[in-house]
Amino acid sequence: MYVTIPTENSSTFAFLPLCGTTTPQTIQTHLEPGAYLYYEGDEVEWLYQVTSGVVRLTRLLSDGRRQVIAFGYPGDIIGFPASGNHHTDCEALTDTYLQPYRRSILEGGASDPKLYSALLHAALNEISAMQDHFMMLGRKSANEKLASFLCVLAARVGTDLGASRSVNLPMSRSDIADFLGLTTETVSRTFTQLRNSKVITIENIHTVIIHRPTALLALSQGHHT
Amino acid sequence: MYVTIPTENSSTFAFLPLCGTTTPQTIQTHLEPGAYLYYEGDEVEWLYQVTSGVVRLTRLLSDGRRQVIAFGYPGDIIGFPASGNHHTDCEALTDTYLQPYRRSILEGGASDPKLYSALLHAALNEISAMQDHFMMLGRKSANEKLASFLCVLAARVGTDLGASRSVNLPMSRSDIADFLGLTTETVSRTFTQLRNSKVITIENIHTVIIHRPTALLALSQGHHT
DNA sequence: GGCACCGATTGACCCTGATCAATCAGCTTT
DNA sequence: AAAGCTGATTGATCAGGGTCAATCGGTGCC
Repeated sequence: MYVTIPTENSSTFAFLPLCGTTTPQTIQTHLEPGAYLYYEGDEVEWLYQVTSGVVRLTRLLSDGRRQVIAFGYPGDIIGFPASGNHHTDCEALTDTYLQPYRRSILEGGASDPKLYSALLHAALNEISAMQDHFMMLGRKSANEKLASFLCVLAARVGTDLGASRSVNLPMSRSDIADFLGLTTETVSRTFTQLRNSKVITIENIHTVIIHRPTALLALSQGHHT
Repeated sequence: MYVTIPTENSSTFAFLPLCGTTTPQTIQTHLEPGAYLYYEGDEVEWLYQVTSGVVRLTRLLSDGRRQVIAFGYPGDIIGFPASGNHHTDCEALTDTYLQPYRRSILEGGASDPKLYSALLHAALNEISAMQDHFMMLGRKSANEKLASFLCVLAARVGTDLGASRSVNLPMSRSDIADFLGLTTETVSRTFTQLRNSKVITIENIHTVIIHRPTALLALSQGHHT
């Protein structure tokens, strides 16, 4: 499942490896930070489940405008094809391992039904996550967007520190901006606001400590102050 | 497939009834304009394929902000569940007929594999369409958004008038606004701009004539004038 | 036919976030 | 350690689109 605004089922999809008993065991793919797994338009030969690391899925407009569609965390399935070609670029943000699956497993129901069912459910979860993301892109303010983003990441991959919570951000500010439909400047300013209001501390550029999770959640839903 | 920005495969998914040979034939559901098929949170018992008419899928924020997730046209599958509950409201915009399918067909691979495969592909197409929509919500200007919207509708359900093309808009201005992440006022002003630049004529509130389809397509991609 | 109602349009003004530009800070490199 | 590079932050200004408000116009009702 992808990073999106909080829903009650955010945490219910723990990392569930797809590998069924009948799946042909393919060796894992390894990507170093900055390496591309595929580009938009490439023919889809494989689907991948992220085993470890984080990838970024992006689309480009001809004039260079960019939209980050999703960040792929362990457990996420990436590379779902609609027409037979990839419709995003995929780049690794960290050292990443992925389990490949042949695209053909989508074609025939003849193959492993368990795997097939798992894929369908992965697709359905992705649709649900994307619907949340719509609301964020279309209807939320910069503050709400960033607060939502941090809330989801905290729930998904945050580290409990007792009262507070630590979140690692492997992506750049401009990745965050392009995910939320903002500019890097606005993302930066919004981080500063959150820091000034003591909701978060920015430990370093890739680590944020959430001191007041409930306040952040309130902000993500538009409750001011 | 849902209404989104133009892609080369927009028109390749003609109305393909899912009904496989082994599908239990259920009687079609009929909805009058304004009638709701389900609400967000309702338990999913059925999926539906739109046979005729148009429906609107919406999500609400607690403070009343609304996002139209999609408009469902004939051939579209609606009601995909992620957790077992609907995550949108669904309202008919016109007289609508839908073919219901039991939700359980998603559960067991035991049932009709053809139907199952069709559903997976419907889900994949929806993901693809939603990714286009992301770019629109996150990165496009009001002009580009409305132009994109009209282009897609024209391609999907437009009527050829020789040089120009007629598009029916069963939804209200505020539905369009909530789909594009704008306000009704901005949608209205943008329609007026398009009219003033002779790209379209507004025949009546629910009918737009596209006089210069290539100009509209150019606008949808950010090419000004 | 006249009136009321509600969505659409238009206008005036404002604000959020974009743009342009200048540091700043954490690195690598030498 | 100094220099240089790159991405992040901060500042100043601007504009696209939101907000608030008035008017228009089509539809239905009396």
